[in-house]
Amino acid sequence: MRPTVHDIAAEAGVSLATVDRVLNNRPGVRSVTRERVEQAIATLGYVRDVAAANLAKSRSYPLVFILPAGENSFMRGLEAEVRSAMSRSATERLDITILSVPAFDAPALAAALLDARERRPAGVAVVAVDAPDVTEAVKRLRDDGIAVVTLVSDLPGSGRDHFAGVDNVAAGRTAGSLMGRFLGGGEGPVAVLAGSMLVRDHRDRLEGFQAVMSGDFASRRILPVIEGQDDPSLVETLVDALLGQHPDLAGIYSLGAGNRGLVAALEKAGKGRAVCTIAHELTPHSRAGLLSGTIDALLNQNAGHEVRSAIRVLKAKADGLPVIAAQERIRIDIFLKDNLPLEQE
Amino acid sequence: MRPTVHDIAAEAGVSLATVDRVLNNRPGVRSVTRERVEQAIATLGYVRDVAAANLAKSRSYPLVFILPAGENSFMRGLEAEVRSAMSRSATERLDITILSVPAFDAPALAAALLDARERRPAGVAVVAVDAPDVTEAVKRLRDDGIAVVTLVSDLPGSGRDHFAGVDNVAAGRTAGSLMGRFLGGGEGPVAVLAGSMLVRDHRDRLEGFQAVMSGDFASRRILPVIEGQDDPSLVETLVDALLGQHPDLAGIYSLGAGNRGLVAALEKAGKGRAVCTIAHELTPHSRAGLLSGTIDALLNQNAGHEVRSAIRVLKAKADGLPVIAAQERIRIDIFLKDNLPLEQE
DNA sequence: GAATTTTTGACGTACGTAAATCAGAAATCT
DNA sequence: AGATTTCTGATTTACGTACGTCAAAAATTC
Repeated sequence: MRPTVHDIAAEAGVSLATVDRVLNNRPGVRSVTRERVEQAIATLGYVRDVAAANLAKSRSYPLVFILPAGENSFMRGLEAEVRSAMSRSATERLDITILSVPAFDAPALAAALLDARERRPAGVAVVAVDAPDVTEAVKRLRDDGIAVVTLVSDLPGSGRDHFAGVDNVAAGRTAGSLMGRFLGGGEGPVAVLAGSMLVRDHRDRLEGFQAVMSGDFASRRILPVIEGQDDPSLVETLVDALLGQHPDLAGIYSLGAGNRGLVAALEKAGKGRAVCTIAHELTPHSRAGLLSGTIDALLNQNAGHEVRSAIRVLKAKADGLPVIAAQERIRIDIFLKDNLPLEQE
Repeated sequence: MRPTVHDIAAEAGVSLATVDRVLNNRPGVRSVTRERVEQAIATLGYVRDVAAANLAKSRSYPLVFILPAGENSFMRGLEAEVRSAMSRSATERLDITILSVPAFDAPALAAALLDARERRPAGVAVVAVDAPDVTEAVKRLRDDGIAVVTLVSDLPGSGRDHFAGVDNVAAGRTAGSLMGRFLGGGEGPVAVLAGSMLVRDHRDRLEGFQAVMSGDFASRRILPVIEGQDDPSLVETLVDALLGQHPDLAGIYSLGAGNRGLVAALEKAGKGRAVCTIAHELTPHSRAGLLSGTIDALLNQNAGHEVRSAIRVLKAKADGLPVIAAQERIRIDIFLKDNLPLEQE
């Protein structure tokens, strides 16, 4: 049987109250006594029963998630994951509020952060837009002792506690490697399609992609970046024009959202197979594109993992516990049509 | 405040005991009363507090893991994951025993299964070898009401409750797609290196690989399968011979273990870059091969996910609860040198 | 050595559920 | 109607920890 506080009390020859004081770092224990108790904990190999502890504490963690509004399938999937976490709030003692703000809108995001602050939560998770007033708002939250985790897109220099998302430079590099190898030795330029250079994740992906292309596949010409605002219809218009201008286009790297428009434009022009297309995020549209052969490879960040990691980190920070960085690292998934997970996941 | 059993009792106008009988499917409740209680549960939105329930039950799950012995890095990593789960046994109420058997040895495995049976565990997880006496042993475990999960390599037809591993046919297909695309239009044959055709996972990978190669890249010649018994030194000898026999070799698909020998042979022959190499499982050796450029792509199954999934399923089966299949699906990771996770993970 | 402060012990209640016991009520059978 | 079986209620104890109160003991200061 595993040892309990009672066993420690017996082993150390002290009372339960003293054991409790030591375990929870409460004052009023002489250092010699404290050491005796710690010795007993060590020899018995006592591990606190978290379930019982939480039950006794009946602690709860009020958290706020700030997510961009709009049709972006990835973001809606992210929201679904947050709601799924809310449904588990019973067992995990969470009390989650979701705030919705327009995408790429720094003032609105800053306002939402201050709104979140008013609610005095234990922590806030936010999909960041890289702007000074957002950075400032995050700092004010931290000054109030509220833990802040950036989600999907980071905000370095804001003093956020943690970033729950993938290494986007590495993602861009991976896209570059795949593009270069898939294209082989042929001719024709490669286009890059982003959402907006206002968000850090898109800038990082671009940086990684360009680094690999100019390093390992230097002969390949890269066209200037196109910004589609993650809007399917705008993306479609832009890609229509692109295909018209560059009939010899060899590849497209879509590092943002709005892939529905991209797939539509390519298929309309009959170029689904001819152009090597690498995109981000597994959504119903990008899945269809991959299965039809229009998209050749998909890089993905698992929204569920990110949300769960953000919650774990916020809870840990709220309790003043350390975060195991390695455990919270989010992987970059690569999907081809052959290793696509089934729909219902 | 979230509702408790007391609230339900009050709402339904019954006693705590009756609520408990309904919640735990115990007999002794008239169907009309049962319905009243269920109605109250629904209207109040009651969710059982698992922490408190487990605390009260002080239930524990004795499980047995049967793993192959030997130097195979992936299997050692798998064992490390099981041990890490054991260290969490405190909080998850697990009581895990590990049995070790020689690799690819069906009689030894069957004996180990019967040994496990003697221990009367709630469940057994086993890395299966596909042989009649193993199938038979699994059936006997099931007849005794012991849940059985196959791990990494499946055993269809044995009546096992679940398979915790990747879709190895899809993994083979993915390897085929990557191989075909990376090679482009050049000449030269492709070799396939397996561990043993006695295990299902290797057979499945081969099937998937051959299907894609003969379908999408039909002009490419595939050499007969080489069996290296997952043994680095044997693999090295075999690959030495292979490279001698086929100076124009374009690619190698290594679908088993022993990649240390493969990398050594390729680098010795100065063919690290020239031969497109796709292998399985991220280990210290395969990681080094990927970083040096000798291995071009790595397919991986996350041992930690598999072990945790196996445990979840065994617990659920032991409690007679349903398993959410989608949640237990293990993904096939693709790693290039650009998206390799850091060492410490 | 008396007064003061600090440390420790003893004890109780709470968290939400499980599970057992015993007694009484209701339904079913003969 | 009486006997039997089946349901239901009331109550208690337990799981392992948190946390508070109060009093006693020990250490420290003067």
